[in-house]
Amino acid sequence: MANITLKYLAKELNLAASTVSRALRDEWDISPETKLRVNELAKKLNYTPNPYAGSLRRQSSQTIAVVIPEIDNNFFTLAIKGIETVAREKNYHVLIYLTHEDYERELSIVQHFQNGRVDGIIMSVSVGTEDYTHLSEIHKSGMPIVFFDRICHEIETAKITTDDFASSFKATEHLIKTGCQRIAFLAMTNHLSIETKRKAGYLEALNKYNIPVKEDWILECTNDVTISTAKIRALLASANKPCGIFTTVEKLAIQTYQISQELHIPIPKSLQVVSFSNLITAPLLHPPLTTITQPAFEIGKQAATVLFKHLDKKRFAIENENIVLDSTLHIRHSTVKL
Amino acid sequence: MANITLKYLAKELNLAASTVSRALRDEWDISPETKLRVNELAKKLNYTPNPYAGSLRRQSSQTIAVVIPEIDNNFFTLAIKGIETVAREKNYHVLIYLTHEDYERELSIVQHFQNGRVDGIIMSVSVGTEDYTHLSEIHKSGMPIVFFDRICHEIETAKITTDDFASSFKATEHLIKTGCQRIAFLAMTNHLSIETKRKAGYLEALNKYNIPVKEDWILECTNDVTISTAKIRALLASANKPCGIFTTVEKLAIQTYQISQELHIPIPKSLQVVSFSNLITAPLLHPPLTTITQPAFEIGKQAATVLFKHLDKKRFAIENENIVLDSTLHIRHSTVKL
DNA sequence: AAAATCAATGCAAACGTTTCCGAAACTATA
DNA sequence: TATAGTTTCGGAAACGTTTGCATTGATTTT
Repeated sequence: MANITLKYLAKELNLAASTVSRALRDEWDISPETKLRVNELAKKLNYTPNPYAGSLRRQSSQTIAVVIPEIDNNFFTLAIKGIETVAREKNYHVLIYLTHEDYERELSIVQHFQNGRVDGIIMSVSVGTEDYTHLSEIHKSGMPIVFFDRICHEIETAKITTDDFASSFKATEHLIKTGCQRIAFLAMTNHLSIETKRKAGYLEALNKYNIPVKEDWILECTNDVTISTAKIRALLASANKPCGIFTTVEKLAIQTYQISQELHIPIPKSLQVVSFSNLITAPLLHPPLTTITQPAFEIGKQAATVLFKHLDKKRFAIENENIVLDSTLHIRHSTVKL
Repeated sequence: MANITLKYLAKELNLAASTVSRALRDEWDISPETKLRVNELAKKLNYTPNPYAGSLRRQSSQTIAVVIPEIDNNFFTLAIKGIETVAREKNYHVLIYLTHEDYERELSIVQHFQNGRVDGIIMSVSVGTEDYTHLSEIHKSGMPIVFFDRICHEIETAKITTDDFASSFKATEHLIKTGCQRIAFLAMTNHLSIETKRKAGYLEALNKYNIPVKEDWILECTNDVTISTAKIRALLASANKPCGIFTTVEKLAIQTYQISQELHIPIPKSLQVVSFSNLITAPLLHPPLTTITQPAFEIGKQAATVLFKHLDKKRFAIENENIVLDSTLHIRHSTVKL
């Protein structure tokens, strides 16, 4: 377990530990010859520095935390992939934490970051959190945070999102133009900023075409599958059901597919469906699902990039900026009748 | 950044650092009164110990590494979820590393574990690795490893797999029983033990029913999408094409769906498809895909559990055992003609 | 009453680095 | 030749814990 250390190298070479340390990090005040000697022995003995000793001394950990609500979801999964890509480039390590959309869990996770385990945080807040003080506190204490997708406006830092309002508008407008005016809106919660933006886009589209808003068709589903499926089932079984559904997360779209199968409601004939989603199988569904897909990988890359821009040069504070990337609307058969 | 430390607590309380440390960890030789005093101040000041100082002293990091080939894949994603669940219970942290199915990357990742950054490794080897010396070396050096799914037989440790042979046998037998005898087998590589087992199950089923093996129908696809789609396209466009396809990973199943759409080959009428997969949308595909689905979450949990059984009590060496969980065959319309 | 036991705490070293400061040994300058 | 300046290295402290051992005062034993 315990391996060969700097001290050992020093002893072998008849040098001081400090000299070896400097040689290894190629500092200027070490002669080329000893650098060579040191590096050769280090390579030969397969020396790798103890990360914790270094972290303790430097007060920096070379690791970042990614805090997300769930991981069995292509959006977050691709975001992680993007983050990991740039972290690896920078020789950083990435810790993963799952909140399971639960506030308590998020709280306890975030609070544990006060001790310097990570140099920075990339996160997407869970639907369960309505109070952001844990986030603002850790941020005030000097910990760099960047948010993506599920952002927290209250905190002055970088936030990576997509054009939620515009794409939601476009999606519901698309439904309207295909002849569907009775459109339901299914979201997970209404606390999250992205959810309110998406709803705003939806409402704006209805407004533009003078379609009255029907509050019964604006469903706030929870993370609990049984509850949300019950709500959806009730919606679709009602006498005066909508002819279009706009879903804010892919999970809900999948559920409406299942329920419409169960209730024998043909899509798109009797019900059109559009959803935010990063499903690779969207084109292969029955019928192919029209989606608003977010550039998840790019989002992750961006988030990591702005974080590292700060970590590389501490004097560059993270700006309070909104970086917004474009989603794209993929029109498929779930919204166009043949 | 730098926060309130143990020393500071000690000074505030007029105690020695050692006393505070012991009080915090509730050791027996500290009086209840001072324990109370210490804990109260600690809570009031929101003290959390510096993880790196502790790790350095204890020579243990409270973190494990998960090394997997890819993350945009429900199998691995659920496995991570399982691992994270038990890690969180144990107050451990989990680092994620992606090999992208690339040997060089895996090598460099694994080699960096020689310095004690993690207390243990849970991994699934990439298709690109045919040489296992980096793994056996790190293992010989005393680092606990447990493998899951893509295991490495050469190393004497715990390996979590599923009943690959049996379920592959069952799947191809299912194809045969539905009247399809001309069955192709698509895998990613033939180095991995699971791939050879799955192939063996396939072959055994053919053998049982006296179906001659056609080598042209045993495709070794790579991780490169363009190459594998080309191979599949060639297979399906050939004059004497198979009527059934058994796919070893879901990615290949998705590709055959895409190609069969492209070539207008109706599933299951002209081509039946079965695949290992953890797609949640498998039942919603067109047509619903019959899958062998592995208990990915459970696999992750198991892997973490046996690892922690060792980490909790170092004297319990990890046994050289094969833990095999059952996959289940979900028969759907991609293999049954209506 | 002296000795031995015990409970509660303090001291200091150690974990393996990094970094400030200064010490040689040389070289160039006056 | 004395001085200043370079180059190259070593000493030692520091990062924040944990832990073996010593210490103290109190309590019990003989």
